[in-house]
Amino acid sequence: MSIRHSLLALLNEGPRYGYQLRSEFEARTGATWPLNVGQVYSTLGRLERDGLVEPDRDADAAAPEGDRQVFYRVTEAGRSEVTSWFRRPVERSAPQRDELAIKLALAVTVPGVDIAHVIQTQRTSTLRVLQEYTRLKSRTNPADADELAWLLVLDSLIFTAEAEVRWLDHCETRLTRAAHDGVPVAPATTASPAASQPVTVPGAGR
Amino acid sequence: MSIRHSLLALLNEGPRYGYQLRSEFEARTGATWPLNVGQVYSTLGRLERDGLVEPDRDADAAAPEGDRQVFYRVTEAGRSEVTSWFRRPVERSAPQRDELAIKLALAVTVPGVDIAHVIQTQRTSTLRVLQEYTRLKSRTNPADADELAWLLVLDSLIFTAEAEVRWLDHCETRLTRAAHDGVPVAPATTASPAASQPVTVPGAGR
DNA sequence: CGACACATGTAACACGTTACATGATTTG
DNA sequence: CAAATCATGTAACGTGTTACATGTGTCG
Repeated sequence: MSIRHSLLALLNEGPRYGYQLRSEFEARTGATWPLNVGQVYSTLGRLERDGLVEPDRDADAAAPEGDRQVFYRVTEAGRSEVTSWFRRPVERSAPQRDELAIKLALAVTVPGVDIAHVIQTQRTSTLRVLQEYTRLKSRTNPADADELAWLLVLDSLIFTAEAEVRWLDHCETRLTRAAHDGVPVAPATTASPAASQPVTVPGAGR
Repeated sequence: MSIRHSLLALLNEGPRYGYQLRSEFEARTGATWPLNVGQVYSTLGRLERDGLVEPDRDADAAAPEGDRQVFYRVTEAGRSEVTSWFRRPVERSAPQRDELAIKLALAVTVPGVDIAHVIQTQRTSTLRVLQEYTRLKSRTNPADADELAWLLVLDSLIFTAEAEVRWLDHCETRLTRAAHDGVPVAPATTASPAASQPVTVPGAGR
């Protein structure tokens, strides 16, 4: 859904063609989220289908001689959609599924998983990308508008990664404490029982 | 991709049927990420297609009389996939697209957007869900294994939301500084120029 | 009896991802 | 000339989301 809105926002600035949209998107978000050109075209198709953009023949004609470009412009409906997108906050009350959180949640309840190891591996990996982001950050120039955008995106990635590391530390200490208190967290490698209580899962009705 | 692995991990504990998998998934991740039952069945179908799980007639038979349940169990391939999933870190070097980061990146480069307002609206919204998470957290019981998992998930959401708020503050100050230094950030409401330089976007080749 | 939880499934659709096909233009 | 870049598009596939159809068991 974010690509759709991104393209719409870019088109809101003025007529653009597919390839150009990809360039502009990447100029603003850096190398972080490479955007496949093919997807730009299919997204444009969907936007046109939904009446948010339309081909712009005037712009096509205004382009130099051997023009192969197909320009698009936003419609009224498209313009209002962009406005409303910027006005409304990104909904975090039904957040994106976070694979790491899910993984840990399962790791602590499924037997036979070495949680400490999972946490440690993840932390190493996350710290590595964090380092990479810091390296990239030192090469940006905040005086340029596009670069400023890219810098903010980088900061976002950094803040997120740092929070992840902090959370991993937090999990570690909380699990240690729980183990100390004798909470049955992933009871070693018990040859899986369960298998024979089909009826209803206790604690399911929530 | 995370649902697929979650179901596989749950099945690794012992034979389960569709409806049960949904209950167990939600018992561990709380009300955060409700899982549509339909999706469990289609995911199970895909897992079976890929040879990671198979129907378990023994378990079906072991169930009480009027059994309508269809049990599945992991295959060898499935078991090794679970193991490898827990062993390898969640890849953050090509992170999920973050709608908020993209939105801000575009907001600072597209003219006519009130960035300060976007930031403020988002912060209010994020702070609200943060409050809700804190409220939920006070109702969990870390002595129960499932509840412990749910608690960790909640903490993850909280850490992420806090990082988001911090990032928003950070953006605010950085943008203020940039504006002070005269970087052309979203030049008010200039009646969109651009429109007529089709050739190549400057600063695109990265 | 009626409502509700349990249980399984299908169909349609959305978005995203990759690979492929096809050409024109630029540049070493 | 060859290779890279620009430019447009299509086809196939994957996951995820919702809505719908269908039926059983239980409980007030």
